[in-house]
Amino acid sequence: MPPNKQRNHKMDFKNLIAHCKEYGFIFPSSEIYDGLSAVYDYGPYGVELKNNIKDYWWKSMVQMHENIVGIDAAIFMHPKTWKASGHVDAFNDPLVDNKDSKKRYRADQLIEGYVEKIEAKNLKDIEKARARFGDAFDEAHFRATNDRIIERQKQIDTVLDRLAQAMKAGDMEELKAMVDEYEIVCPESGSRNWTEVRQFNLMFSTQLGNIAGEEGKLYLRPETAQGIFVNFLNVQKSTRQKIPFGIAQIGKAFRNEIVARQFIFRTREFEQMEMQFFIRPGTEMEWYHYWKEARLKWHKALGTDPAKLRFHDHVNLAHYANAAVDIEFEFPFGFRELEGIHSRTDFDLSQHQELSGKKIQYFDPELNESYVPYVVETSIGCDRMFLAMISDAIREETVPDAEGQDSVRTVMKLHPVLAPVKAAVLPLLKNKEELTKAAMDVFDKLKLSFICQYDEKDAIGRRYRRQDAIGTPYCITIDFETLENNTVTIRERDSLEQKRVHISEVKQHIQDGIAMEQLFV
RNA sequence: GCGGAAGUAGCUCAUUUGGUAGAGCAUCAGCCUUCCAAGCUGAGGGUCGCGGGUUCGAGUCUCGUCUUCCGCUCCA
Repeated sequence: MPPNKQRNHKMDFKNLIAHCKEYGFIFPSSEIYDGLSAVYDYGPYGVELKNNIKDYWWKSMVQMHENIVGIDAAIFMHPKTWKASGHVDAFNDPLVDNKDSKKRYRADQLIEGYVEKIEAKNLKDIEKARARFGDAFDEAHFRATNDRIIERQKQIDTVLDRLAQAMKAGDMEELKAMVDEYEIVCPESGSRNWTEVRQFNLMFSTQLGNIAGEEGKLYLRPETAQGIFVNFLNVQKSTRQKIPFGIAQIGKAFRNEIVARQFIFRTREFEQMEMQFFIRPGTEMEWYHYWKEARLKWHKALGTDPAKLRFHDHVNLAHYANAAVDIEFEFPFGFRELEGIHSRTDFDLSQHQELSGKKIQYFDPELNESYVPYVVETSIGCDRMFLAMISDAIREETVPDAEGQDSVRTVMKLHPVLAPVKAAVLPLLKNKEELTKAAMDVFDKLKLSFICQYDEKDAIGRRYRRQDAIGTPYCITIDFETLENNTVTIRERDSLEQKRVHISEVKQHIQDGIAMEQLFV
């Protein structure tokens, strides 16, 4: 690469992580005790950036939609919540690895697959018999009298019974014994070289004191959505919302991931920004597409490189969905899911209705009937959004130094709305009291409106670079001309251009640059 | 979980065949500085990830352990 050419270096992932730590964005958790795997703390600039992301999301949902309201439900919920949501069953898997193919399977599914094979043989015999006897064929009678089928059915019943008991008891050894006994092979490698069956519970459990037995067991929520669903009636009645309407929530969720990796991309404790939109059944595709486009627009408004954003349709749908799409972002390690938009049907509300015994329905005056609303969900990982913004913004640039020679600057080109520090106030020299005093005056005024920094240490160029490294969009410099006519220079982070403006206009200038309104037009 | 790499100052790294740790930047104090990093003087800061072993002697060799990073599957 020619040395004098302007260039943008994409920072590698390792450097990005180092930068996040060095400049107070993200620290490894409990570092003085050797760290805690895949847990991270947000530092002084990290928490500002994260709060700004949350603020943008919240305003775009709650403030910009008169039919979306927010809640903040607790992390602890009644244990039945997770029975209803399907998490107790779906998040509680007996897993077994095949040592040859390195593939991981659910042991119960392997055993069920074995049962299906036996049943397939029965069906084959039944079809043969049907062909032989024609219209006179009575399947029930055939099943009850044919020796081979009776024998196989007995076998099936035994296996299923054993499986049910083992699953109920959480007996992993029994499951392993079954896999061995029935000589179940890996569909991939065809081998029977299995590891032990181990139980992976994806939900964190804890206990509520002073309650005996099973009742005392609680889960930390694995998603915030259920806090919204169980409050559907409370919110709808107290705010008199009419369908369609939405409920938004930002909060922590916890999943005991088997492997947590890639910095803050996949962590066991994470923050979600979820909005559940309640609609009339039959209109779900219309709203699904509406939110799909609305959410992509939200991302693009931040000036994120459009080439790094794309949709990815789900082929295999989760148990609760009838349509699902991801918004993927190109992280330093490739395109990964950043946000999900799911058409959840009436699965969740119906489940809660059934398990709670409470009627969870909405009376639609236009149709003059009651129904369980359908739901379209938008769910974005806050930490993932943070990582997306950091990795999109950070770069190493070659810019001219004082002598016009090449020098490297590390700059975070965050959208000013998201920038942790909005402005830095810098006296040109620190050993001239007139300058430092004038600068302090400007700083004291600006700090009433924005997160600002005052810095007088080191040469002015170095101070600019320090602000570039944390993404501060504006640097206000107080020089000797300030003392004469009350003007200062405002240096813009991305263009490096300086404008001279009157002190009385500085606040408005910054205000215009960081205003969230610009993202909503 | 399996395979590969690595852990030395706040950061980036050095310490040649084992002889009880250094540099640059950063930090702090002072001097100097009229707009885009690296001016001068001085100071503080390290149980060389942790534990065991070999050795007169281990940052260096060996074993274990922990942590992190990079690949393989699901999720926000």
